[in-house]
Amino acid sequence: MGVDTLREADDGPRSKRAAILGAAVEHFGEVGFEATKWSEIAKHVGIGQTALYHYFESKAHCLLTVMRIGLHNSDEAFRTATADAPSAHEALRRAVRSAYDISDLEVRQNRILQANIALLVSERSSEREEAERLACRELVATIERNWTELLRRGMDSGEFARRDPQLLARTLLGTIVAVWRWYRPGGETSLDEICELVTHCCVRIVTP
Amino acid sequence: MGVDTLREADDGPRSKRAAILGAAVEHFGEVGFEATKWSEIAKHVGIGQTALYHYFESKAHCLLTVMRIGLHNSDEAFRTATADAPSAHEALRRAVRSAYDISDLEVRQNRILQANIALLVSERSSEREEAERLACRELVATIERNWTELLRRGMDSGEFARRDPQLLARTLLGTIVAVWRWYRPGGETSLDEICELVTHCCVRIVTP
DNA sequence: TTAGCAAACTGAATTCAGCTTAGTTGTCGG
DNA sequence: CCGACAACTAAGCTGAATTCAGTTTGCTAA
Repeated sequence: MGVDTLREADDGPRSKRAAILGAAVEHFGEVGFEATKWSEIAKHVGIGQTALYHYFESKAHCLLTVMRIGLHNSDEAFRTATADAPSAHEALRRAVRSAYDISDLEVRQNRILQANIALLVSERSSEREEAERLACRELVATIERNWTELLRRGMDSGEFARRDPQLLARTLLGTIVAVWRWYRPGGETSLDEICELVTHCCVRIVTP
Repeated sequence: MGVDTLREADDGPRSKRAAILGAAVEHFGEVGFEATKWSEIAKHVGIGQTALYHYFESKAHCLLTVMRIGLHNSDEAFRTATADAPSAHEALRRAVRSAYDISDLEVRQNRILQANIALLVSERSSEREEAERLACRELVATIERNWTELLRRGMDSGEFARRDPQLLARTLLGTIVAVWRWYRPGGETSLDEICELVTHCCVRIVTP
């Protein structure tokens, strides 16, 4: 998965939008949103600082766009992975796998998402920022619903122990995404190891 | 637990340090670190903006101090709770309980901690900030060790299934603290409910 | 070929929150 | 009463984000 994953429908052939988003993922992911200078991203892409405002209303607008794309990918990955699982149990395993079967770029996106999730809480003053924020919230809600439904199906079929499905979904999701706070590609722990353990944890939690 | 919990050893009788920390917890916790104006905190405490610099080297120094105190409390709470547990199993239950048996002030502190944990990764240029950062890192490591040791003891006694104790500790901790990203006092879900579910999850995960 | 036009871009100026400086007030032990 | 030091302030500095007032580039249609 390269930077072209970040190209979206409505940008022309000369557009540097995708390149900006790529640089943003790199910088925001490595040094953090606040610590990266907006002008650094411009330099990295090879344009003047103010050209950024041709594509994004603000630095925060860019961040929210990165977050929205990341959330969208997660949602898609979940759907594809669980689409025709033979059982709720298998769907759960595939869902967890889909969360960790990702590129380094997506790892950074997830790290950015976790680090800045609080940004989604309160209203933004600018219109385009607010639009992205609401899109993000909608996607977060959708992802939570995906998991809630997966759990509910398992409970209805008797595969999973009965529990408040929404609260349980939040807890499992929390367990899965908490990893992005400390995981680094090339570090001591591999994603495979993590995936194996987290899968085990999720299965143990829901099994009656 | 009031603001006086934030009073530390070496501040005089007229000191507004604790008051500043209290206001900081409130503001950083409610609207976020970046979104709160440093001057707002001064106004809230009833001093001029520049008086803040008598107590803290910077806004970030204040944040790091808040984080350090929060981490210290968590560490203490864990130790007190698990001190003379009759079994690893019971220690685990008490440890989880201690994580959720906290005041609203501490809930905010935990939220702040989770939202700004990335701040602990990279070196700070100022000396006092760096000192607080290192203290925070040390406390994070200590807390992780506490949990790792708890798990290891349980594995050694045969109460818990054998697993990489450190990775498992991180995972359990992740599950426990992920809550602070969405929990709000007075919201739909109570801390008691959460505590009950998370305890259940942790127990299920470690049980052989 | 070229006029027109929109996307892409720029340098200079502005804003504003965090921070610095230089100096003032208040309290307390000796 | 006085020196010392904690507590504080007004005025000004700094730098990163943003706005402004344009300029360049490349495509399309006459």
